[in-house]
Amino acid sequence: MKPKNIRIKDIAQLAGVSQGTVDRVLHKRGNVSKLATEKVNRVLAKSNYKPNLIARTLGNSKIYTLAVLLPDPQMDPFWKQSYDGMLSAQHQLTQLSLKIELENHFFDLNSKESFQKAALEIIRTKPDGVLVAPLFFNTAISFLKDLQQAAVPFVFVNTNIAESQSIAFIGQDLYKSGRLGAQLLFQKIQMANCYVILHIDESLQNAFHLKEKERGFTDYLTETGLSNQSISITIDHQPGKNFEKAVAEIIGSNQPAGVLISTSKAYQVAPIIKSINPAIQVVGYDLIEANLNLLQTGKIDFIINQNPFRQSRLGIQILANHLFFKRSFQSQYLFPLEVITSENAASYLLHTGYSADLPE
Amino acid sequence: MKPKNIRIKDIAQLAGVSQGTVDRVLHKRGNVSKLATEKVNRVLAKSNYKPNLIARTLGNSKIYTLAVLLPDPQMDPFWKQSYDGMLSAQHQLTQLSLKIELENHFFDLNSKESFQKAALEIIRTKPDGVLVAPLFFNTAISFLKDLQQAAVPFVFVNTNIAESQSIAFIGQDLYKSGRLGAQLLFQKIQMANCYVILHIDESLQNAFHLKEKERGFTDYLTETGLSNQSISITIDHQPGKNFEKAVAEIIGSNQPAGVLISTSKAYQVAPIIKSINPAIQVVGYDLIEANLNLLQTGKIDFIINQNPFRQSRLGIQILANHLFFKRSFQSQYLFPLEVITSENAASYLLHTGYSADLPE
DNA sequence: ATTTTTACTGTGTGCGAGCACAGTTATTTT
DNA sequence: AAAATAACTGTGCTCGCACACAGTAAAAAT
Repeated sequence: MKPKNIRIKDIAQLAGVSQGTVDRVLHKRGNVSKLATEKVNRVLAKSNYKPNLIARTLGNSKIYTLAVLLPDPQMDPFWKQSYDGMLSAQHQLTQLSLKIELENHFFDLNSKESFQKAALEIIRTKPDGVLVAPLFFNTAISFLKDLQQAAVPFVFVNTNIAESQSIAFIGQDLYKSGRLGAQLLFQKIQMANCYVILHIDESLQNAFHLKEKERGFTDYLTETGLSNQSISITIDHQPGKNFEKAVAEIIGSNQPAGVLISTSKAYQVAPIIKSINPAIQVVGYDLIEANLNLLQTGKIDFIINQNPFRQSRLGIQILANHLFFKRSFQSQYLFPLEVITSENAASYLLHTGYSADLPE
Repeated sequence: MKPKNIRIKDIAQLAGVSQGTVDRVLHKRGNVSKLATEKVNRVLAKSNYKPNLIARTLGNSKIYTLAVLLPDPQMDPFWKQSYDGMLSAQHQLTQLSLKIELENHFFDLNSKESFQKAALEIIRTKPDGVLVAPLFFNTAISFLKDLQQAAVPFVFVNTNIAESQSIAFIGQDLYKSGRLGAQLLFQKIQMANCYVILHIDESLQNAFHLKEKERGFTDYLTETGLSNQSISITIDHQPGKNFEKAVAEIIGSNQPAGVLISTSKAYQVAPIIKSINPAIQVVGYDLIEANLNLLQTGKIDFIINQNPFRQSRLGIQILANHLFFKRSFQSQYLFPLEVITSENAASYLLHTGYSADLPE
């Protein structure tokens, strides 16, 4: 009647060996005779044994150190949210008496060198796991090779590097994100002359990000046939040049029906765009405060949210599961493309903090 | 150096009593002298003791029975998703060797009597906890009183009954949902003569739901001043009457710029509406397959998603936490108002299954 | 033939909390 | 004053797994 769980003890009994032997077989520790191995495996095969993960962690009071290779949260509110998600995961694990230590290795978003430096730092400290936003492809590659050599498990957030054996990637489908951006721009105005996708302060490191989003953006245009022109513009803050003026000129000269800003920096251009022509649709990324304010005042029409909080929380949780429970999961977690308007923004702000995703 | 966790053992030592005594104080089991109680409490006060939840559950191999009072998943795809969320929670708990049994008590959405009957059934079986969608206010009230009498903890999903001492409510802010619906309708067409909020097959049990959404809907209209008329229409499937024809007549005679369907039944009317005039905006609720198909073909413009899967999964998790870990949480979990378009729908479908929210 | 090595196997303890039960006082009853 | 009861306190076992260590048997070396 009772669906009693089968334990190592039971398997030992059924196989006619000791618990120690079963344990050795299960963990492939060797030093087991062929005969015994076979007996155990036979029982194992038809018993559907599932280790009790709770019991497993009880004895393990080890404090795992997880290195975090992330853009400096102080420098960018988006990455601040990301980091907060990690702290949230840590908090929850602590509640369960599972101790992890987060070892911060922050780098400068605009400096490949600082990424490199932080990465070397991590190799030196030999953490038990690494959560990394591998924004600089080339630099990341060799770092990841080192990690793999040292058998340190790592998880990607935000950016994937398919060539590496990460235990998981957590992020969004950028192509679809670009398509969604285009679709949202088309809500108010349908047929139009020209639409713009605007990249701000993005030199090379995010090249792949931008290209994917752009591809989605233009594909949507082409498929729907709603516009005959999409323009991709990159604009940077340059010393000696007036950024606002530069933006105004570009928008003024192109007169687009809508602008998709490919990063979280919509707040830097939305007021300028709307002051030129309030009818120009503006869609940006990420629910950071500056964007949120403009969303409420109508200077931004839609925000596509990545939920960095949940993404990186999940990242830590996956690593923790890997280490504490020796569980592994699907390797790709594509987050929903969240559409935020002035009317549902508040509901997303409430939402971030409350839950703890344990991957299954 | 090591942030070693403080254990019952340590407290016992510090207080100069045995572990048993500390345990009795912690659990208020009585049979402790005033002196000992005080000694323990003194140590407890400054030691910030947090029980090890993992160790706690290890010894407890009890299988908790959770009763589920829900509309029959077979009869409604929305509630199917809800039920799947519960199964997902159960699955995850099983992985951790925490056993719960879901005792299904399904009722007919349209029958107060079946709700009543299922509720009585639950009282009889005396479960360890109850997850309930209390759609019928009056009938629920007395049932909930009985539960409280029997000290059975219960959680609400979808609908809240603030008068009852549930350990949690999980749902959405309906007022804001109505506002959002109105906002989405206004994306394409701004100023317009008339907007309609349409209730299908909703007699009385959902009165509160509908009223709240309607209130949000009309408030948004008034505030923005974008329309001078919002019409609330209720339409039912009546034997002997042609439903499609009735819908067509109503839409045809009112010629609204947009229609918000207040339930998940948008699929029943969207094709009719669009065939009358494709320019009429249609916004519906819930990511069920029928709606999804119409979203892809442009017969529905936006869907507002409630994520019943995650809602009810969280509900089970809260109950499990309550029972296994004796943890309690905030009592209200308002879910984000998810905006779904044809371009981001797929990303939401991927998303449902992968994560396990453990409330904090 | 005895020792050493290798190959294997079983026992035992700890992890932290919960609870049953035995054990020890103090208080009341006879 | 002895016995009975009540009031309290401490010990010890359990949960399931992991790992250390002790122990045994067979094979190899001396």
